[in-house]
Amino acid sequence: MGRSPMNREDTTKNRILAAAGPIFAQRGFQQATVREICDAADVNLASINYYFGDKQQLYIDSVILAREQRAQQFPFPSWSDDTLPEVKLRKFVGMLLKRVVVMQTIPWQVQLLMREILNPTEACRQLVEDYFRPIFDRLLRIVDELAEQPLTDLRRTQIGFSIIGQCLHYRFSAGVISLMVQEDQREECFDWDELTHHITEFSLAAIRNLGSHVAVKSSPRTSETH
Amino acid sequence: MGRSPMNREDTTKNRILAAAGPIFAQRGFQQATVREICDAADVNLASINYYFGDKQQLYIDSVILAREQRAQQFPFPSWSDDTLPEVKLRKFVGMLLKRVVVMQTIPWQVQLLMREILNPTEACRQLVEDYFRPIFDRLLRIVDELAEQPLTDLRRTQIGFSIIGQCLHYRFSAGVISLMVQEDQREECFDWDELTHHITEFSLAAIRNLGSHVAVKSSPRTSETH
DNA sequence: AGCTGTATGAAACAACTGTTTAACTCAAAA
DNA sequence: TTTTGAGTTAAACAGTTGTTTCATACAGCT
Repeated sequence: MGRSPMNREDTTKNRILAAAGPIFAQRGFQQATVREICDAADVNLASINYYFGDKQQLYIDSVILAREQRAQQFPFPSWSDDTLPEVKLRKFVGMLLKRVVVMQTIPWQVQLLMREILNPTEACRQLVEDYFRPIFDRLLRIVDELAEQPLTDLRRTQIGFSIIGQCLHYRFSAGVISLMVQEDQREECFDWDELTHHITEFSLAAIRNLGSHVAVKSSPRTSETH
Repeated sequence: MGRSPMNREDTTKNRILAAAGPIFAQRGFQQATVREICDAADVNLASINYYFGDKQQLYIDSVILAREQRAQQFPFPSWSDDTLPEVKLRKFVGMLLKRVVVMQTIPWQVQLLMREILNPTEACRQLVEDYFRPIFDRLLRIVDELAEQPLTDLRRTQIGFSIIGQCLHYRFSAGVISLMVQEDQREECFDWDELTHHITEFSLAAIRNLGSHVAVKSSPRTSETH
C-alpha cells in the first residue's frame, strides 16, 4: 500500500528524483548540493535523507532512472532475418548517435551516463552488464556478418570499439570539436545524417578491406622505429 | 631578478605546482582542496593565495604545465619527405596512443588534460589553439596524402575525427572497457603495439576503400527508414 | 645598527556542506 | 475522542571549504 501504484505520481520522492537527475548531470555528484535539489523539487531539506537515506543513494537511483528513460526513448532498431548486414550497421550507428550525440542541448540522462563512463562509481558495474554489454554484443554479431572470414575474439572486439569510439568521440570531445571547426562547419559537423553516413561508410570500408587485405596480423612487432 | 632563472628550482611556488598537478588530476578542481595541496607540497596554507591569487589560477597554471610536460615527453614523430603516408599514419597513431592510452597507471598530466576536454574551462581555448589544432592539422595532411583524390573539408575533418576517436576511446571509456572484456583479454586489449596496429590498419583500409568506393556522398537523405 | 620589502607562519573568518534533531501536522485506526 | 505513525518542517549541528589577517622572520640594503 505504501508503494507507489503508479510511477508518475506527484509524490515527494518522485519530485526529488525528477529534480535530482538534471542537477547531478549538469554539476556532478560533488558539486550538486542537496539544498539545490530540494529547492528545485520544492521539498524540505530533510526529505532526501528521509526517503533515500543519504545523498549517494539518491545519486545511484538517478543513474538507474537515466538509463531506463534513455533506452526507452530510443529503442534498439529491429530488423528481419534477411536484412543486409550493411543496413544493420547503419541502423546501429544511427541509434547510437541518436542516443548520445549532441542535439543542441544535451539531455540530462546522457550527461549523467557520461559521468559514469568516465568516472565509474558503484552504479557502473550494473550499468555495464544491463545496458552496455547487450548493445555491444549486438554490434559484434553485425560485425561477424560483415566480415568475410571468421574473426578472432580480439579482432572482433577491436573492430567493435573502433565503431563505438568514432561515435562517442562526438560526445566526449564535443567541446573541443566545437572549438576546432570553423563556425560555418559546426552544424554539418554534428549533423546526425551526415555523421551516421560517414561512420557507417568508414567502418564498412575498413571491415571489407581489412578482411581481404591484412586478415592476419602480420608483424608481431610494430615498434616506432618502423 | 625576482623571476626564476631556472625552472627546476625548489622554490615554494614550484613545490606547489608539482603537488597540485597530480591532485587536481586525480580529484578534479572542486574536490581537490587547498589544504591537501599545501600539505603535499609542504608549504603553508596561505601560500597558494600568495603566489597564485586564488585556487582557480593555480588550476589554470597546472593545466598549462601538464600540456607542456606531456608534449615534451612524447614529441611529435619526425619523417623525411619520402616517407610513405602509411608509415606516417602509423607513427601518428602510435604517438597519440602513447600520449593518452592507459599504461597501468595514468599519468597525471593525461588525466588533467582529459578533464579539460570533457569539461572545458577557461584553460581549454588556449589548449585547443596551442596544442590540439597543430596536432590535428598534421593528421589531416597525412589523410590528404593517403586519399586517392581531393577531399572536401568536411570529409577530411570527419576522417580525422574517426581516427582520433578510435584512439581516445581507449582512454575515455577505459573503465567501461575493463569491465567489458574478460580478465584474460584485458592486457592485450590495452596493449600499445596491438592497438597501434589495429587502428592504423582499420583506418588505412577505410580511407583506401572509401576513396574508391563511395567517394562522393551519394544519398543526401539517409533516414532511418532505409 | 636601522630600515625595507618579500616570504612565511598560525590563527581566525565567513560561507557552505550533508546530516540530524525535535517539534509539528494530520489523516486513519482504536 | 484519543492514539498512532508516517510525513513535513525549521532549526541546529559538526565539519570542511577558500580566503584573509596580522604577527613574525630574515635577507639585502644604507
